[in-house]
Amino acid sequence: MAVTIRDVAKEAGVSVATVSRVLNSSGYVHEDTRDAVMDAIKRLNYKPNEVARSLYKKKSKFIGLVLPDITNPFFPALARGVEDFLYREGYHLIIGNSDEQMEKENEYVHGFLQNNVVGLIISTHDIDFHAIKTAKIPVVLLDRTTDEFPAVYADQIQGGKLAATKIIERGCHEVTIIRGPVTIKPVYERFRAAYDVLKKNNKKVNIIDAQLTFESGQKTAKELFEKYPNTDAVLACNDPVAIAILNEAIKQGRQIPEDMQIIGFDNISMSSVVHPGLSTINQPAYEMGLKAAEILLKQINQEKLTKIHYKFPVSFIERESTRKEEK
Amino acid sequence: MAVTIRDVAKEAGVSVATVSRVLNSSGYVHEDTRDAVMDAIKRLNYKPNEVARSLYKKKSKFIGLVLPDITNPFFPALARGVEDFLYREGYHLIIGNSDEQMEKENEYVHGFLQNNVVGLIISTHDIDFHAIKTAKIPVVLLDRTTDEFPAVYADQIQGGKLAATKIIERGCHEVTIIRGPVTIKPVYERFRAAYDVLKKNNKKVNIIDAQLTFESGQKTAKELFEKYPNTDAVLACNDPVAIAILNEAIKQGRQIPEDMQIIGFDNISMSSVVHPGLSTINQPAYEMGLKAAEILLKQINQEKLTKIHYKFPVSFIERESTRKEEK
DNA sequence: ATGAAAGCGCTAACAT
DNA sequence: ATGTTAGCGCTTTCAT
Repeated sequence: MAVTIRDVAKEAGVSVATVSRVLNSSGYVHEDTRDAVMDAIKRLNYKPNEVARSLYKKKSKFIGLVLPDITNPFFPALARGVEDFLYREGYHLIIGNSDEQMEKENEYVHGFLQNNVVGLIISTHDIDFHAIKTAKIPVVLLDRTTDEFPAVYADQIQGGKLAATKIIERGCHEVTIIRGPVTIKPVYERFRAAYDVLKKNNKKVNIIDAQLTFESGQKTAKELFEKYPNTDAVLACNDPVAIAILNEAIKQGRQIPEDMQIIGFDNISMSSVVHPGLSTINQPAYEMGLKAAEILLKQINQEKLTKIHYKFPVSFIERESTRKEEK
Repeated sequence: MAVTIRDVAKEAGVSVATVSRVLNSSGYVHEDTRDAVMDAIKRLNYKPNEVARSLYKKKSKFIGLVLPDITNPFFPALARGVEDFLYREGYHLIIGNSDEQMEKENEYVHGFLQNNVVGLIISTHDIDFHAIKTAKIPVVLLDRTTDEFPAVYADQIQGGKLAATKIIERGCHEVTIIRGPVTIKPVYERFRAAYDVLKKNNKKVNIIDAQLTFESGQKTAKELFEKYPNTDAVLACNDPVAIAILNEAIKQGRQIPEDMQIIGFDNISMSSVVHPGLSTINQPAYEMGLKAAEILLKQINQEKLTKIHYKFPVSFIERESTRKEEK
């Protein structure tokens, strides 16, 4: 139905090989015939079938991205960075939401592989790395790390330390950490780093577990005020949770930051816009996405990577949920 | 490199046709040989090459989704709905962010088409409908409408009316509408419907233009308080903008909802969690995504659609940014 | 500089 | 019930 390379060949009065040559600017082709072919392509509005190309070359223009949940505001920023870079280079992004479930993660990876994706960006763990290795396709881990693969991530340890340090500087006696799932490595790391700093400074610290969603934050907030009513500082595992707690605190009539300070993690765009503004640790998500795409394409194009791990610094963004004047 | 159907055939001591038959459960194949083939497949860990399949059948397992910006919290919910449905049916989602730019929209559509996507879900306008029609591939519009294609969308007119009606019921004298880009149809419709109701009720109404982002909302808020300081009710084009305004109002010391009421649009999950909670018009984004995927697959499977347009009702979600007690 | 033809991995006639 | 083979649309030797 669609117009194929044969049609173009016929229209231009040449062979398909010649058309292919001009398409790929490979081999020799006379200027005149080249022009004739181009003309025919224009006239027929021909677009090469990427599937046929992919089959022959065993290389597609698809990149697979598997992430936990696009609904968590941290990830759209990441994904957007990836997508923007890919778009410029003519690649397409296939997305899979794994919900951190190993089974889904692997199904996505296998599905992507079957479709000749040329590269994988992975923002989730428990991946079937064996399958990836045997497929020998470039991979970059995003927001996660392993020694075995190139990775782009933000410095979680620095982030955790920063949060703890800042909250200590601003004064606190009893801090409650809302810890995310310990199975998620970056989330665990930021927790651990913060916890250690707090302990080293002889602070009383409580731990409450939560998921990474607003909804979980809301539930957790109730638990927080019941179990640890004397908390005067909270370090949340991410911004959605922090915002939920902020909200609940105000509902309960607490003054923020006077009665209680809060620091989040991620710096999603919402955080600047809630009231009071949320102090948080900024992760440069968009830039990380960009970089991940960049080094993935480098690998795809056989370029050597200057390094394997790209650790982005994080920074403390101070808004109204902490006391600016240091104590 | 990878194991192909030939390898399986050899391993099982049959022809490739037989293997293909068991793979597709088409044609006759003896139970015993069937088992032998299955065994071989297991042993070799064979996975069919979807690209080759796609080339022959001219059908892939890919669905293209083009949306304005995954970074706008309304769209991840939509995308997640689409993806969840697709995943269950073994399809994969390719995503493109168009930023409402016609050029990007079309590049995506063409790119997707070249890769044999079997269906398209489109949440943006200015699409090259001609290309889609000649490609003869199923399409569903999501959050947008045209008579020519199946569409899944929420009732914007009802939404606009609802917002206006509720704000009137709750009492107001001068309402300012933050109107989104008039080029985006659903956004324009909700504006228009609200405006008409307000006018019919002889309210004084001001209009300010904004984009659909938090950042734009923040700028707009400043304009709002300068130009229309007597505003006692605002209807925002979407929740991010509404939240930005809420925030700015509080910063300026206004009591919400006493001094000023605000109603948003979308009901993104953040809206329940800011303080005061944002009253808004709920669009069932996730369900809409699910439905769009469902009717797309129906078309792909040659099933007849019982109807072309799936209009979802919206609802008013009342939180603290409006005065509950009717006046 | 150009063409003929093989082949990428698969499916679907068509034979047997 | 199973095998042989053509062909999906393209790229790439290998001839010429």
